[in-house]
Amino acid sequence: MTEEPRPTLEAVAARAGVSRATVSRVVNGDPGVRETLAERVRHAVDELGYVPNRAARSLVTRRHDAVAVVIAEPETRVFADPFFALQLRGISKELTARDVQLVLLLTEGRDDHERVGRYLAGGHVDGALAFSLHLDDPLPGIIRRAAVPTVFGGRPGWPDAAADEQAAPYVDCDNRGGAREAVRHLVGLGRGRVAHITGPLDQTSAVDRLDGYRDVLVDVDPRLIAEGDFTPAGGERAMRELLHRAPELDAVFAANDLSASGALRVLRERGRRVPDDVAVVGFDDMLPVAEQADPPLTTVRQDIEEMGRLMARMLLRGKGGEDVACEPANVVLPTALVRRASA
Amino acid sequence: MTEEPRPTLEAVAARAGVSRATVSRVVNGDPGVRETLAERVRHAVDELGYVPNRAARSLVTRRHDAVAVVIAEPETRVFADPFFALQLRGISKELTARDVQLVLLLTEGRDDHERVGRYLAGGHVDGALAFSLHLDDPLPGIIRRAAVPTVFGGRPGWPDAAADEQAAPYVDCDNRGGAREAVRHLVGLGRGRVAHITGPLDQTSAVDRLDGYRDVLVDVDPRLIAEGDFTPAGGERAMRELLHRAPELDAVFAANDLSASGALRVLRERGRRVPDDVAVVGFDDMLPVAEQADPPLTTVRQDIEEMGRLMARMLLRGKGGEDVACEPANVVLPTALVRRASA
DNA sequence: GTGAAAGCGCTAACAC
DNA sequence: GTGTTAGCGCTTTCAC
Repeated sequence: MTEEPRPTLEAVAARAGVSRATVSRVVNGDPGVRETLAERVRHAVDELGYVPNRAARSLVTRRHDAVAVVIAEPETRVFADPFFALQLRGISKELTARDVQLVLLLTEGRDDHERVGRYLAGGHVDGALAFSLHLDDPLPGIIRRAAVPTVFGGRPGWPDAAADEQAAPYVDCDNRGGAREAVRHLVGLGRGRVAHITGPLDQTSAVDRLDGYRDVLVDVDPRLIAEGDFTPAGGERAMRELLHRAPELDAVFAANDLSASGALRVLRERGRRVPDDVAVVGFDDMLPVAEQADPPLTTVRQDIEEMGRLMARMLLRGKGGEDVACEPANVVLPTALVRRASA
Repeated sequence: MTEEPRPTLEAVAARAGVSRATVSRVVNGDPGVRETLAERVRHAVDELGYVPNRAARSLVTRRHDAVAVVIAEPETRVFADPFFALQLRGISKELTARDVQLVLLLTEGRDDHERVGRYLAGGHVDGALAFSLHLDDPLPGIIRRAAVPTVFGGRPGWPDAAADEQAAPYVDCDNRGGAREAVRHLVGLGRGRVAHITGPLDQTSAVDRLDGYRDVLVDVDPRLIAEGDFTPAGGERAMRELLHRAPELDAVFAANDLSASGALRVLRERGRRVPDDVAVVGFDDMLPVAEQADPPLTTVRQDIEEMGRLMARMLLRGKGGEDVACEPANVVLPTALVRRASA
């Protein structure tokens, strides 16, 4: 579990016939080194296969070039969802480009929260990216108390999150606006009884999408709203319920593609033609789900990977150079309606 | 991106009226400290909220208490799959229990491989856990060259992986044995024309499952084998092909649950009753897929999370104490047939 | 049992 | 421009 003696700055310096300081400058891209020398140093670095010791560097710079990604996992579902995978990928790309390490913190249960808090407060990373899933999640609070720079993925559930952006900004997509667009599209198709299958209402994304639906359909018949949970099974359940309570419905806006796919299944089973009898719109544009659906799903697209990338970029604002210096501020990414066959 | 001045060993020592060395001993659980002193030190630690500086510690111990998890991502599919999520969770649990950090390395394309190689060779982590997906994946080779202790998830594709366990053992499930059990089950049901939908045959798991199928059905009619890709869409495609080439088939063993679900859809569409006309068995026992399937899927269960845990445990063998010292050796976890309605 | 002291490999003042 | 030097916070001999 320990390694071979690896070459140090000292060794490179000796090899190149310069001082350690010079090597350090070259390695760190300090421009104030004569080109001929720099060349010699780079040569020595290559020959020896020198790689800087991050621990030693951290010790003096007090930076770590590492950020923690915190994923609370109240349910298994969370992770089976391609959502996190995509966001992680975006984050990873951005961090990699800046040579920053990704330390993954998965939590499970209460004690874990404390552990994460300790780790973050311990100052082992330069910042944290966290996903706040549930309105009552204690993690955001713990993270804030750890006083480590943080960017949240998705609007956190506490009351004044929007006003709090200095402390901990978030990146989200325009859930509410996207939902509005979806519902308007259905209304524009001439549908008069547009139902909604919500997500789990302890998550801000689900709440925001419901709000968007209500923005367009003020005073909507409550029988047209059924609670789902972002899963196909939940979508099926909700669809059955809707069909039972409001058999005359002619459109459904599902809070995500997964529940839409469940709804489609039930509609097919009940012999309702889509989109002729019932038009269906989803949310997410999860390709494998939306495109494979039968019929292919009209849905609200959000760029999940981009959200991840943006989170990382915001956290590292000021690092990596070319960023314009800017105040921390929440970012809400636009959504776009993607028309396919279902509506 | 830098932190407040955090208390050091020195501060704790002053507070407790002892030397730094003593504090260090207490913090690291060295038994050779008088209990009264130790108590005083622990007190000071709590009061000051002292957390050891990992960088400083690494610098002298030459350990990092961190391991890299390398996930090559040739296709998006890979990650959308709950498989990795589960394995990651197992790994995370085990590492957390030993206070070892998880550094996530996602790769994308050729240049990334080199980057990962450099990182691993750079000696920033105590070891690596890697998933070898494809037979021709260059990553395993790169990782081995980096000379960092490694455990693979899934049998790597190189020819003599089994013999190579000293260098880099792997953890896998008994793909071949599980496949045999599945096929024997179908045969035991009296099915005489058992087809197989394979996974992508550049992955060892898919190859091994196909081999297991062939172990039971030696000299099987080649028209009964169709290549899938572990996705529902691939399963549909393969099922259609099979139905076309061998309409008389009365059973299907699909290489995973996802393709089985695609196959089920096609069978339903074609009016073949399951299991009456065609019995279906999957592989993985991915609960949300297998249980929700219609009819619920008989399948071969593997404990994915346990595989992850085991990988971590093997890598850290010797650390954390209570493990029996043992030679590195490949581990093949057993599988179990789970009977549901589809066969 | 406990403390003093010597670094681990690196960066950042500060001289030259 | 380049080298010299003083630590960063910790563990670990080695005396006591």
